[in-house]
Amino acid sequence: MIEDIDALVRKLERRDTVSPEERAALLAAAGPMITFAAGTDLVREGDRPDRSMLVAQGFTTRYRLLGDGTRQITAIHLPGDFVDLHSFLIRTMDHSVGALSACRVVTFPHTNLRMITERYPHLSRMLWLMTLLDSAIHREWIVAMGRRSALEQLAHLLCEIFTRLSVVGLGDRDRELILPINQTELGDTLGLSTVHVNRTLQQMRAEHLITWQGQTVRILDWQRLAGIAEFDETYLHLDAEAR
Amino acid sequence: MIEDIDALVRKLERRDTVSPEERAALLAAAGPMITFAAGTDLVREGDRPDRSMLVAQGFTTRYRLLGDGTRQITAIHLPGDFVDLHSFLIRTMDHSVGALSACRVVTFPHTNLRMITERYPHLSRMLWLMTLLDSAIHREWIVAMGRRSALEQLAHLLCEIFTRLSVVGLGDRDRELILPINQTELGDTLGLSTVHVNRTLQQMRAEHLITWQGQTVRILDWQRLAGIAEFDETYLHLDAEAR
DNA sequence: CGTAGACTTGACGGCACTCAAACAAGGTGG
DNA sequence: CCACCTTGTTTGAGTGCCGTCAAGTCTACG
Repeated sequence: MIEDIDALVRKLERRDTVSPEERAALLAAAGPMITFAAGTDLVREGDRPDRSMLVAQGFTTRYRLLGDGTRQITAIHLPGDFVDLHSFLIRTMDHSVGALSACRVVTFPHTNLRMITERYPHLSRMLWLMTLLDSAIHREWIVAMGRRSALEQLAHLLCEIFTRLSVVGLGDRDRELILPINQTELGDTLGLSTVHVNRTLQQMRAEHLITWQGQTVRILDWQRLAGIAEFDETYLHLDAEAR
Repeated sequence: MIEDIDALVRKLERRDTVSPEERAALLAAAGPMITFAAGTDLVREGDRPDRSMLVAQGFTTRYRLLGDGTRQITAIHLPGDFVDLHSFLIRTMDHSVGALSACRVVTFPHTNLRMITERYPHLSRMLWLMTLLDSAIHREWIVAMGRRSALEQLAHLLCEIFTRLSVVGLGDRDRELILPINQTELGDTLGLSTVHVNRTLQQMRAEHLITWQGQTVRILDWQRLAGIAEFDETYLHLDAEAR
């Protein structure tokens, strides 16, 4: 179990200090572990969960379905991310969460989270911070969707995911990563059509920015990719300081 | 001063119960009040504020400037909204906040906010909830930018702002409101060009959905506007329940 | 009455969408 | 072990929403 919250602890320690007591409190707050198959939903819009889920392994997305059947993905979550920590206070889910790959999650009953807010103010602030990071990423996506071209937007997403993976120790020195996300899902994330995602990927390959075969993505030229994306990791707030 | 946090209290009471002690604690946490002229910045990207600001009067936006000089607005804030509550934990601003109109804000020194998290767990959860609502709105904007047409997106924004104004007692029975936002700013919000915003507004007028002259906006046909936008206020979480 | 800011209009172009079909690859069952 | 199917990727043709550029109009205000 301790290793299941390891990614979260890494994520926290990148921003602040986690005391042994806090780590123990987190562990104590954890409930049963659950696994989900790729393509299944962890929670659905309209649900009122009584626990929040922390990704220990696998990739998940938050998404909304629209009346005409189209889908928009509003967030991608990696190990160390809570997918619905907000449901602790928001109560009713206003979107669904799906598994991009097979996943293992640790559940945190809301009663336990509530107890943390009653007894561990600093740990509570760190959990609050986790939702604030989600918010900062949302804003960055809004900027990308509103003002960046398809190429720039895709480049930005890749830079972001690679950086976030590195934070939890899943980044590769060769900048090669396993992304269990297909072109349709990529389109639903970027607000683009599958066809246009395909053409944009081909352009990135033609310019030797990346290779992408199956689920294996390799970033060939980080400098240029980050330049195209105007990627600035400030919004991920990677500095450890007392919160 | 009490009336300056009135909109916030209304916003909170729409979602939960605010005890007299909590209200007093909020008041006690408030620092000096500041006014800003239209067009000025309340905080800038890169700043490390030592206080958060609550809008008492006026309209503000959060925005980012890009390398090519374009701008993307990521949030619009009304009276009762904190514009940078997240700076309490995030520390470094990753975007700027500007005044759309003349504004009056109440400042909350971070040390006081920290004290609230140490002594008033329930009030802390409500403040956390305020940032979670921002997050939910961000997600809704992502959905709109990714999957809605200019007309639908604009309709959605109007429905959202009208609903949010109503929550803090600023909604008009005739669905008429004062929006101090011009077409350029609207474009920066929706990720559209000024020209296209203009044409979309004309379409809405031609279809008798709204009138918009100067800063006076009137929604003529709420049902149809909400229908076009697929507006569903669930994401604003307007139900009072214990959090 | 002149000027600045906001709004409006027209012409034109391009990025990205839709529709449709072909191609590739992995898994499955007979 | 190989048809067959499913899922994902790729390509082409045609279209359209929205952007850019440029100019003109309106309004408020000093």
